[in-house]
Amino acid sequence: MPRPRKFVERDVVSSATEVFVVNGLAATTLDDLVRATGLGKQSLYNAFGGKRELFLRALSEDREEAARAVSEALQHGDASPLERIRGHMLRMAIEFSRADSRVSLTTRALVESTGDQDPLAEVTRAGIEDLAGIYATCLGHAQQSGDLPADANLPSLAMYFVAVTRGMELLGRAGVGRAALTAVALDALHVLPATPHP
Amino acid sequence: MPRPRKFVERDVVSSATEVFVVNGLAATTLDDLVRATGLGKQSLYNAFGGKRELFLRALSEDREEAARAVSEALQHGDASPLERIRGHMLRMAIEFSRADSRVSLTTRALVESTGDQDPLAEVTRAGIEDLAGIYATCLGHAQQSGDLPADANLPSLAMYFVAVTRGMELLGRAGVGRAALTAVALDALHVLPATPHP
DNA sequence: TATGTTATTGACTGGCTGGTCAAAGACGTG
DNA sequence: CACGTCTTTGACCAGCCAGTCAATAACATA
Repeated sequence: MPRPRKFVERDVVSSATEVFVVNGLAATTLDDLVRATGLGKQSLYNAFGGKRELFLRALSEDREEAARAVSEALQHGDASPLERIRGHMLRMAIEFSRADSRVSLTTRALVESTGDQDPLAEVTRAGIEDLAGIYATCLGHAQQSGDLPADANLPSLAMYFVAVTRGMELLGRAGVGRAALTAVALDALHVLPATPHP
Repeated sequence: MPRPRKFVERDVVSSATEVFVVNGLAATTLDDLVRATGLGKQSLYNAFGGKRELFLRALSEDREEAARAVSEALQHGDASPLERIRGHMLRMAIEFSRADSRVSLTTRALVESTGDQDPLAEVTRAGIEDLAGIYATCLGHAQQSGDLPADANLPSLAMYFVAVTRGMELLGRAGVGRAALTAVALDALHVLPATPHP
């Protein structure tokens, strides 16, 4: 019976994400969002609740997608777990060194969050844990197949990779080029035992 | 002959820095700055030129001080160069895991900068280069004393440490605790040859 | 085709934004 | 003690901000 919506929520969030990724939360105006999404102000409010809420929504989807992407990269393919991590790090180096590279919404949220109980901070924390978990799983597989010593500290190593990728992201944004970032990634991989290379 | 200023520039910049570190550039209002510095709006304009310019000034000083601090940590003391890096990384882990830890102005500027020719981005880039240079110098000393292989890629390793510290900073802001961050630092140090430990 | 329900539209608002202006004030010099 | 210079002060402004409201439109059902 009710009047149906003209828009698809996912598309709106995705348009909003683009704006947020470029401008961040504080510097994005409601008008920017209206323009980017094509919706009227009121419709945005009805559907999402406000600028911050919409950002939160965008952040959640972004983090889910990021997790999915990393998970994909580390779990599939016929390479060994360690080789998959290696490949992933090298791909990240290329990705982050793209000239128009922007910082992820997660990193943005971290920086723009105010205080620890800020929902932004909480979602971000969860995102970090997620990522670390994915790395840990992959490293666990490496351990099972004997590529990683049995006494390796999985959670710590996993968090280490999260840290390195976050750092590479920032460096890429700072204009560090592809070669340099790739070298960083290769250095970072030295904490892992060398994998026999085909 | 002219009327003398009532304030000391350095103090004003330092007060402004505190505000910027907490709120970032976009979310800080001129009024915040007026309140924090005690100056009137017009005085701020006379002396610095505007919000963005003041931020830029704060950023420059912040980055100089950061460079000085790292430089201090990596060049002095009777420990070997590699041990100094080790100590520095562990101190960073503790620093970044403080509950009220905030992200540095440099990182903030990186995230809030718009485009590559933004002065914010340029200063930040210079800051990164500085830091990397300091690490490289220290690593060079390690190389000279034979603690690091002669074929080690100094610039790359240096940039690697910058990346890791940046990542640790973000993780600390995300609430990763002291123990976890210390473990990350120790993992990161595994790219260096083990130093004989007294 | 009438109705109930929700979506959309566009005008509106009060407060805040960064930034400016003109007048008054403070000082060292001559 | 008067003058020139720079600083300070506080009032001022136009534009923009997030968010609201009331009126209108679109649909599914009955």
